Amino acid sequence: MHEPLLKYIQNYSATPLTEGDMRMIEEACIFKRFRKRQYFLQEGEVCKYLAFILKGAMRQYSVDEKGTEHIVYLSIENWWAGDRESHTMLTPSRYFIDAWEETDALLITRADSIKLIDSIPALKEASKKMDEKNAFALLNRVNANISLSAEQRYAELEKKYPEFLQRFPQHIIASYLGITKETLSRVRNRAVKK
Amino acid sequence: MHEPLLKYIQNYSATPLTEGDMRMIEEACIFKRFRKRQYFLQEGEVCKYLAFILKGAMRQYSVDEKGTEHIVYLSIENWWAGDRESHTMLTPSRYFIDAWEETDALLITRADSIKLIDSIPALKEASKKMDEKNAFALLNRVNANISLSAEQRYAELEKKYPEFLQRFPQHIIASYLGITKETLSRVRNRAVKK
DNA sequence: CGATTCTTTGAAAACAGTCAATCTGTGTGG
DNA sequence: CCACACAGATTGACTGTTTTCAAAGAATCG
Repeated sequence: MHEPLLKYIQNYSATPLTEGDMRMIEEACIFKRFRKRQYFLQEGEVCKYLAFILKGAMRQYSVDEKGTEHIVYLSIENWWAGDRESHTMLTPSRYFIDAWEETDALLITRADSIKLIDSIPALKEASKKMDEKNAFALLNRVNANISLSAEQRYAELEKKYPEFLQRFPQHIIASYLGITKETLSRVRNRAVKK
Repeated sequence: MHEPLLKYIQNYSATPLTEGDMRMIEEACIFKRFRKRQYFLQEGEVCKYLAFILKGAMRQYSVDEKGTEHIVYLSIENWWAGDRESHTMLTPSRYFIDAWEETDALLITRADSIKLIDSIPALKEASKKMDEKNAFALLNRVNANISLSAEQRYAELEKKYPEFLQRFPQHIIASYLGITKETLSRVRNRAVKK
């Protein structure tokens, strides 16, 4: 059950994991199955766990005064879900995270992840790389948001994360891009005609 | 000359810096003065250094096909400048970074920062916290970009980084917010009338 | 003072959002 | 197997916001 996570860590690290490392990691992981639309985190809560997704898909979003959802993050198999700011700073989150599909995940508490990262060099390395990658992706997204048109942003997403387009309906993708579902529909129709 | 950087590190770390630590840090730092509009990094180059700003202000921006600049980052005293992705991955940057004002900075190479972070626990801690803070701020900005109107984004910037409004002209602020200078001018006039 | 940079304003055009209606496909229960 | 409900996608007409372009007004600096 834990193999995907172990593989994932190995993938990000030059140092191999020892048998002991693996056992420690397995012991810290809590398996949890989420039903469709079940919340992993609600606004105002502290994000106690980070979730490594084994199967399924989750979305992280804020909700504005009008009740509109704005999706900041989409995660599928072999990705993490969780509000890192809330999880690290122990502050109440401004986001909701829920399962878009039925989702199996491994949950890890902050205390355990600190402990593991401190005692497993391979994990320390992997964790650092993941954080870096995450930050790079975020700056990229900021740049896309301020410099590209809706059409260009969609094209970029299509190239960068084609899985998302298979996996999530268009109104979710639209929200991720910061536009309405109607605008996305029109953008796509225009693109087809070219 | 290095005090601001040492203070900055102490500020982010519970562990105190030893005399030896400080000497190592000072030795790794290269002082450089940038004239107004002088480039620290140009598109296509690898970002060899990170810069800690002692005095002055820098901006990081991409340039689109039309030649329009889109500002992804503004840095002033006691902030860092540099394209972290390029610096870490040694890949060509898609950004320009230049000095908006005459700027004094301490430059550190990737090799030196790795060496220092590995050998100075206080710095390792500080560096981790800085990276986290940076990532949190970026997700926030993504959320603001997809969920807030131009007016709300300006209000948020005003509250969060009031120094910026003193320091940079409006067309720079507008670009940072992802709008045109004309729109920002009108947004501000409307806000005053309330 | 003159030059440059920055800010504001106006009018038109492009773009995106809203609301309501329709269309499509999927899956459920009778 | 059909009828129906439901979620998703599309379309049209309308509204509102933002951009664009051009011009003119401040402000700043040598």
